[in-house]
Amino acid sequence: MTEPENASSASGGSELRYDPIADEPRWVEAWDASGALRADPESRRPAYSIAIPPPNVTGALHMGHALNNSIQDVLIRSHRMAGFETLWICGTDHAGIATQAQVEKALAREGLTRNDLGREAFVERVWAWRAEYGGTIIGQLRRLGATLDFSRERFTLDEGYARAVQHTFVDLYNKGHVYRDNYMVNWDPGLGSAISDLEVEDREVTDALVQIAYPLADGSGELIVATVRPETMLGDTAVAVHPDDERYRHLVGATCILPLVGRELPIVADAYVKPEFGTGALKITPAHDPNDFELARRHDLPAISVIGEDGHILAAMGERYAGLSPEQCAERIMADLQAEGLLRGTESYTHTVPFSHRSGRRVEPLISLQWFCDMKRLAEPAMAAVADGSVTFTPAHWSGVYMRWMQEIRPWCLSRQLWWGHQLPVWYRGEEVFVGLDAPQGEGWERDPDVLDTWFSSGLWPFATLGWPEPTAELARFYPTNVLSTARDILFLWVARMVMLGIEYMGEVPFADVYIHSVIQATDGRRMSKSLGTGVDPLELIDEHGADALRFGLLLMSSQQDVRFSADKIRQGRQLVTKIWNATRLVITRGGCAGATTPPEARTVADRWMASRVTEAIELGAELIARYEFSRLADVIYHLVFDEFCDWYLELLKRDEATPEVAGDLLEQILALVHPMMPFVTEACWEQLPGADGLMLLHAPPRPPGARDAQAEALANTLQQAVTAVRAWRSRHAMSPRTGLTVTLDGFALGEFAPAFAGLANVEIGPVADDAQVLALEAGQLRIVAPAGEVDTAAEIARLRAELERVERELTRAEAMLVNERFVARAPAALVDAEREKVRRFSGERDVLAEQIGALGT
RNA sequence: GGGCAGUUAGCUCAGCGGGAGAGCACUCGCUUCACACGCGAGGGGUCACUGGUUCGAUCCCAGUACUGCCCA
Repeated sequence: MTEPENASSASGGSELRYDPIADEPRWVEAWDASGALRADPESRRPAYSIAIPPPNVTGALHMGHALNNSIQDVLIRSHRMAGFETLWICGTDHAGIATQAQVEKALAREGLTRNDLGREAFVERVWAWRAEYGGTIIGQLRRLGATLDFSRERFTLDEGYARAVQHTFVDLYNKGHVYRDNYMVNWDPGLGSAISDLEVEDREVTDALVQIAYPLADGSGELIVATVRPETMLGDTAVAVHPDDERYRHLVGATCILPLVGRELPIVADAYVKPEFGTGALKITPAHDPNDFELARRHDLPAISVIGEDGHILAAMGERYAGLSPEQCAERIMADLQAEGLLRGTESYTHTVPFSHRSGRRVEPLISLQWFCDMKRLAEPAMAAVADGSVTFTPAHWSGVYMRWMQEIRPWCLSRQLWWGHQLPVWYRGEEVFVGLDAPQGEGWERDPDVLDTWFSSGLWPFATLGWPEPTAELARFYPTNVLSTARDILFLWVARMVMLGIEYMGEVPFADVYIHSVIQATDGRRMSKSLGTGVDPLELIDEHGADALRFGLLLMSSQQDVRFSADKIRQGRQLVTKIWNATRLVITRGGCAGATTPPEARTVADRWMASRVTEAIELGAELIARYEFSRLADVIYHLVFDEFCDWYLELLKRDEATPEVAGDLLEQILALVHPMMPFVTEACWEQLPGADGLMLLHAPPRPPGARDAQAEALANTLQQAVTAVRAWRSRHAMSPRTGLTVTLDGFALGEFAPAFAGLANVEIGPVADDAQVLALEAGQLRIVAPAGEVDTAAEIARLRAELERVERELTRAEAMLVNERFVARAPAALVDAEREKVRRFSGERDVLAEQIGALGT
């Protein structure tokens, strides 16, 4: 373990502000060099582990990463300090589509396509790209202060990891979950690949709904169908009507003729058809519509493909249409129908249409031979794990979202027509199919060119990163992980699949807790968007305010729901950094030091009060971390530092009402409490404090510096009331804080705080004449005498009248409650008593106020 | 179309059955020997709307309106 040698001048003790830009990098180095980030599976301490949601290797740090990794770092640091053997699993995801697209874009600038290079050269090119740029985001996480175990960085295409992926695929195949089938997939014509349901987004589109006449085969008339995709009629294999539809009942079982093609189509009855849509007669194109596909399976209808994987009309459709784009084909078909007199009308129709989340192109549903995984059986135990509490969600309502999706789970299309990724461990020879870890023996086998959906490999992340399927020490020690922290948008893509695969292969859920954090939206309330320019770059915020300020601000603004980005909160973090820095300077100047033990009798009431407050904050802080309430943790810390430690305790220390050794100890505990959230400035302060030993990173958890002390807290409350009352009085009279006053305290139990009161309020305590002004407070009365001419009687009367009004309002309210017999009879007795007490107190205050107003008015 | 969140001070958000909170912004005062990224004192809200439950509703229930998200 090493400690940085000298504080840079930027953070030297005499500076008024901490300089994060100059100082933060050396702490990143120091933490790394300490060796504490590297988890030791042999240690005897209890384990605490988190698997980072692996960022895309192509990615750059965005606001979601910044928040999520701040959260995880708070958890990891607090558990590390508390004596756990912590492992924060580090790594990146190969992100098949995103990465391949990035490299293809670079190739395009050279006028090349991936096909020009060929598969092998292209994949080499991607690896080269990864070697050059793949470390970017990990470096950015370091800047954030994330104490990942960088020594165990994994990549989802690493050799060992790839072996785990292949192993899983082969095993699922052998168990019968993975199969190959001709099935309707979401074809992305931009990408030239199938994509999963989860990569599709529906958008509203206005299309023309055209009505086309299909002549009945017996010549007795025609059936009019409505469609937004006339080009797919070439692949129609039936017309369907609703079984209860009186208009068409007599036609069920008859046939009609497909215009332009001449094929005879059966007319079938199916409850899927909505009688009120269009004409109530639906053309059925099983090869290009998921609903038609299902209907065709029910009625045993053939499927005829019209559009190919290149997005164009297939040659089999005949010369007139082959090779056209769907749009061109639709136009030509409309013209041809017009020529034959079969068009029966057109209307505008708005409906939702699938688009590819990846390429932005309209998804072409088509039938394709792909590899699928049947999820039903894997989902059963994954649902049970949530139902029996083995996995819990925070906030809790996400478990409902998870359950609903699991209940309606559908087969997962695993194959992607890409080159970058885990190539399927599948070989074909004629009709033969071989699935195995190694290529089959014999001649003539050809490997399936497709790769696996990236999320298939990500699903193994919590255990494949630990060396699975080898029985490693890491796996034994750190699986299952303790918590997964993530945004909600990958709940299905990733979280659900990790649970399923974790149970399947490890026999245990991959994490006990799932914490779903806020999405930080742009200030317009929508998702931050690069194209709209509403994104905010967390790295720029680090440059401007420092990583501590960013971390604190993000945690403070986070919530149980989505929140809008607030630059103010980052600034608040910055101010807290400065405050802690300056508080440390003061404590040092006053002789405070770390590790000092002060005998209890040497402690002043101020010491006991502040120790009590710090103890409460430490206890509350631990609870809040356990409950994942980071926003409240930030709030508690902010108020402890500003409103209690600095505004009152340090002011008392300056007046020798507190003990320097105690101040040093209290500061040490506060730094330890704050460290997980603001690691940099706490290290820098800790380093300055005389007696400090080692890194704050390795410090013990904050130790409650004293017992809760109700008496000291009550005294401090009285002190604050009295001081605030005098300050407010001065302010009302437009009097300088320096103007001396003489004050008599009646009924105030200030105890040892009496001299502190005189100092903080800048008054002399002494006897005053009968005509002094009187301030009635909860804790007692203050009688004040000011130098002649300084008193603003009118202002004081105005204030007293307002106060009187308020007290009378409260009094009326309390009295009204007590007059209500049902309240007295049914409300808890303690509450009724409290109202009686209020009546007593408020009437007393009212009388005093009335008397004061009378006295001033004369 | 179904579901889930949300609507509280000018802004961003906490709170959640018994006297409305924070930060920022705003007003006034302060070069107080740690800090002007500071200190002190203030102003500001029919807690979306309509009903219901209750002795009592910002909080629970139902409905309405609007906003966002998810799934079809």
